[in-house]
Amino acid sequence: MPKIYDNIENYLKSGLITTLESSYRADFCVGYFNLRGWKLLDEQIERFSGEEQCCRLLVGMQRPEEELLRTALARTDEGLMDNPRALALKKEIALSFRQQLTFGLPTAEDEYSLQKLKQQLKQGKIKVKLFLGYPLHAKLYLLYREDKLAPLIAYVGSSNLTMAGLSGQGELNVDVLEQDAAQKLSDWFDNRWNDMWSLDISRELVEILDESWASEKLFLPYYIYLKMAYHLSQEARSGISDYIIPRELREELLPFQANAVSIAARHLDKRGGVLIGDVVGLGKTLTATAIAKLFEETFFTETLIICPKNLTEMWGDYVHRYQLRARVMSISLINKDFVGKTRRYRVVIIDESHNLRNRQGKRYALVREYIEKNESRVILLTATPYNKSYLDISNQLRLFIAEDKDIGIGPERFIESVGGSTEFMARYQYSPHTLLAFEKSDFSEDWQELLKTYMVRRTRTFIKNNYALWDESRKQYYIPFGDGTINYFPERIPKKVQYSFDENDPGDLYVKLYSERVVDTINSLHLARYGLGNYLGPNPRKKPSKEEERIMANLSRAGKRLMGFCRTNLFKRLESSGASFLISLARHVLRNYLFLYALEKDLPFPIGQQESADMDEFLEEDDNAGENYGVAIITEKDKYRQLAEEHYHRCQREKSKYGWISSQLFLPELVRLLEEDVDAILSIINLARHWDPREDRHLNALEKLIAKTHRKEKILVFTQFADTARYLAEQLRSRGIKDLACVTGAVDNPTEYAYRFSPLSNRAKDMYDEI
DNA sequence: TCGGATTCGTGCACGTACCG
DNA sequence: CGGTACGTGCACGAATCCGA
Repeated sequence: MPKIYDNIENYLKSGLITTLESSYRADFCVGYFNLRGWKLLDEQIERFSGEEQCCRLLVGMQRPEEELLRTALARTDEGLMDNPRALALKKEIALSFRQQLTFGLPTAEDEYSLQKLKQQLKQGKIKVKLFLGYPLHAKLYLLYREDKLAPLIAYVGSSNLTMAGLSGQGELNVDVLEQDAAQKLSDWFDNRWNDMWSLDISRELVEILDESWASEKLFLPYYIYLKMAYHLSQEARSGISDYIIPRELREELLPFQANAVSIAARHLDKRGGVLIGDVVGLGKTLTATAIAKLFEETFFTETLIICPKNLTEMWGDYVHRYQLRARVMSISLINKDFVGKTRRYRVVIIDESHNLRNRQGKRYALVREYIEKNESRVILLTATPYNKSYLDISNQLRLFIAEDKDIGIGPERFIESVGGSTEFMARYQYSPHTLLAFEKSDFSEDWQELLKTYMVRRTRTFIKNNYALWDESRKQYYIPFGDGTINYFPERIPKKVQYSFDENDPGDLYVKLYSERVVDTINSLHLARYGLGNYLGPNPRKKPSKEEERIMANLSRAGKRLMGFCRTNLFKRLESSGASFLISLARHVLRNYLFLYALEKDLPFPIGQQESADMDEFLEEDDNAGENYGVAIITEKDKYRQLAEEHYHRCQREKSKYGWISSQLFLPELVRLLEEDVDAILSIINLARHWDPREDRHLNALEKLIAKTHRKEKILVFTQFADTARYLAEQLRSRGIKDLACVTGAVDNPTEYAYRFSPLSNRAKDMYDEI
């Protein structure tokens, strides 16, 4: 009784494998074969010893080549088929086998199987012939065994030598155990195998496999480079094809922005987060909006946008304009209730994410907790992924990646430097493929590698080189916008403003301040107030209270460093502007007198930062206010003393702001040091006592730049200090430059000024008429 | 228990922002 | 508007952790 193999109850695959186990050779006649099918049986064939004891594979017709064969055969009918032609045809058809064999994705396993097939062809364990006589659709499997009773077993039916044929449904085969019948089938096979138009293509197949990617041959480095480039760019390419830009934004986005959206969307989808690090002005906001919108449409997500206070309005506009389902939240509103009270948003955009680079920060902890709890995907936006250390990067990434999560890459350069990954594991006890591992590395290469995996960053130069067009007449690059307008790439030309500086000119205010004497004086300041721990008396006249003991402990912990801090700050102010520098000096004197006053009267010291704003109230009480000289610095000690007394009482009124510690606990030496500092600082102030802004060369050079050189242009002036900004604004205004605004932290709505400055690009054209 | 590595916590000046 | 809180600048000793 023959057994039916329909791949439902009995799999032809299993039947063949079982029988092959006891066989020493086999003959297959099929219409089609591929690698997947071959792979099912290749282990059994591997056992054959080769030569006569092999697998003879007669391929009747491959479907894709049907047409080719037909025309070839037609020629035979016309008597045109001859040996050279048949050989050429053979080669041609053999080539088509490559596609047939390698159909599907090239996995490492496939590659191995192909190599094995090649080996078997070379060793003669399998011989392949192509039957060109006529279209042959037969499917026959003949297995020769050592068995006495049934040395020959045949399977006849519909199954090709493919995965589907051997194990897929829809086939029908029977085994033929009856030896007489089996022998007839064997003769039938031999007839065709030895037909004159049965051409051996084993050798050609080996050649083809040699040329394919499954080859063991060595390749030119260039090919390997190309292959790597292909694989490395896989993400970018599939990003571009897989994620569809939302309709509302398709028109708005420039090509390079759309590109960023696709790539970033892929990162966001596959890795749970992405860092968009485009430099300023490339439209991070729009890009992020598009990604959020894309996710909204694809995954029905809602978005939480966390941004600095001054950007909430802008984000609000974007949300409204593109109808994003999103909530905008100022980062400073994140407090302890945030995690519990905020509902679940599956996408979180963090604008200016470098604000959350400090893991110690409370907001950092809360945002991270929220993201973890809600499994939100995170879009980080920042033009400066790191400020002071590489750790800034990993801290931001840690918002959505657990520190010990395997991220698939490691700090290779660092691992190498410690002597390999085994050594690394031994030393640090965690996987080298984690953020923790990266945090150990100081090599920039490692961090670049990490950033490549999570960041989309394009510089202006990159955009210019890859997306911009060249305007020959203007000699300038431009980008065509969707609405047909053309935007030229602004040229950025760093220039230095030269202004005369004569170190012998007694009239130049900066000559005095930039002198070695000033630097030396500042460097030799005792700054005793900033290292109070050093001046605690060993045998205090009175026993310190519990609270005082705590303060004392803290004071001794803060060492000399603070003094260095203080010094650096003074130099920074001096660099910014002489005016700011002088103001800082005056504050210093006042603070010193505050302590001197306390020592004199045996009153406790206020420990903690002194409000500079409070002090300025006193300092600005000067009579020159009405005139345009701006800065009037007090130089009389008595005046300071008097102000310090008032300030002390103010501190007393705001008692809770400070820690209070008895001045009796300190060495008398402190008085001398504070007074010496006062003298030194006053000597500097006296140098520039008559700070006449008209003589300020910095300011004069700036005025020239604004009023003459760039008279018709819009100008932004940046400074680190509010004092400098106020000084400049005041002075420039007094010199007749009317269209100007001073924006500092004290200003209510900085965005409004930004709109005023650049109404067009902010679509605020109608809001303000003029600067 | 030792010692090397790592983390913590602190001081003040300046700036920003929210809450009631 | 006053009160409050946070973050940045940073280096060093103390505390803690970890393995031998």
